[in-house]
Amino acid sequence: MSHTLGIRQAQKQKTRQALLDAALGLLEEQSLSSLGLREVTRAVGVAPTAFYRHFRSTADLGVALVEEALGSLHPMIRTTVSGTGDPEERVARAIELIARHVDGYPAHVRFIARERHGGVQPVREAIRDQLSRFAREVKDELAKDPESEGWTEDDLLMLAHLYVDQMLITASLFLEALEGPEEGREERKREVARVAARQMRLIGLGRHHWLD
Amino acid sequence: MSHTLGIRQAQKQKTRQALLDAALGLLEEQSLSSLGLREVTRAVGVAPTAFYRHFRSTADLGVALVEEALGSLHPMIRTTVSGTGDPEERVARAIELIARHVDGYPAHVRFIARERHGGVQPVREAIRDQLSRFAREVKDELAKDPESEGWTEDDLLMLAHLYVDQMLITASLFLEALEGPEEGREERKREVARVAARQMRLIGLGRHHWLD
DNA sequence: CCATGCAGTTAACAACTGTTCTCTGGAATT
DNA sequence: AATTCCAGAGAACAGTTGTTAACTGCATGG
Repeated sequence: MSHTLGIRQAQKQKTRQALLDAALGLLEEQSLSSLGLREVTRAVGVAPTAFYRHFRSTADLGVALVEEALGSLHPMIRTTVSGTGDPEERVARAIELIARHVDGYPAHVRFIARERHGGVQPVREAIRDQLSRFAREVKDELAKDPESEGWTEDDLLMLAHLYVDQMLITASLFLEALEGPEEGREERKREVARVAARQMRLIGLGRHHWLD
Repeated sequence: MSHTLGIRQAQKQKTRQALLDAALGLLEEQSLSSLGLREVTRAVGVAPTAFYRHFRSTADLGVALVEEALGSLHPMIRTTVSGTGDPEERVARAIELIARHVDGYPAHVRFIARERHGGVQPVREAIRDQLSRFAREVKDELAKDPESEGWTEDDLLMLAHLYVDQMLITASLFLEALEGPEEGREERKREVARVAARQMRLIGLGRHHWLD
């Protein structure tokens, strides 16, 4: 179904991706609101004016980065929440998945955590929308669970938001563990996983007794 | 005990405070990493070089803002967690307190939420330290509760962190509710309070059944 | 009362920013 | 084969930035 792009469009997308990659790199030590367009083009090796062929502004680029960072994550979320096995094992599996994602895409995770409450409104909104989508998807998945019998839609959604926020906090903690020196990094990661697992377990307990 | 400052020191502190206030205002629509020193001095009405008499850099000013925003909050935290009454009422009281704080100091709350994962390392660290202090204080307060009998220190601390993070999320949501148009603002705030209360209640349930 | 200290000023610097306009070379279309 | 299109280059713009140096005037301490 995918129509092969012409040489022209292919080259354009390549530069566009290079701009996104360079920006993501530069954003490891600053916020989007201080990211300059010239800074990005310099890092890529193109003229400043080339930027305008792809984005209206750095805020616009930021919105594109949100799509890149979160857009492809929806299938993963679904499979994380659902799945079989005893609760303890499911929690461990979910946290392991988060840890792997942070390991694989640390810059994306950092970007989302940073700009979720950052200084650029359109980007904040884009992230909020994506996270709301996540919450709704988690809710739908929770609804299938036999444990959710008797739950209102409203209560399921509030639990889903709790889970999503908790995932983000955990991801951010894994990132911090990654940031320090190599020495003891694995241990720091294990400690984060340990605490996160117990928090998830406690939330799971609250869920179990919700209808009492 | 407080020694009356000389005219000189008093005037200095006054400009210093003016710089902090102006910065906090400017930070409502951008992040600290893009805040310029000239921008701040211009807003206050002093020469750019005057800035250096008070702060080494905008990052340094940011650290001072963390102290201002969170330093005076410790007594409040303690009384929020402790206190008597049935659980339902305590939850409602805690959320009411958060709502009031956000109403009274929206710029401070925004600053903390924004810079907690922001682009300026020393500021992130300062916030992390303060929040860790909060968590330890909450833990100490939880330890006094009869419900905490049989809990390990470790488990109490993980619960405390859960509470602190939850408070921050709730505060940030109240802030969002405040940001839109006047129309329906009260309703948005009530909705935030409603969801937050149920999440706190669920966590409280998990806490109650932790030792099962 | 006089000398010192120091908060804030003034002026100047090189470097940087976003944005506009004009141009070019090669892919795409006819 | 001739024409159109368009991603990217180049140069120039006015305005901004952080930092330095030398200054001024006034509160302070001897």
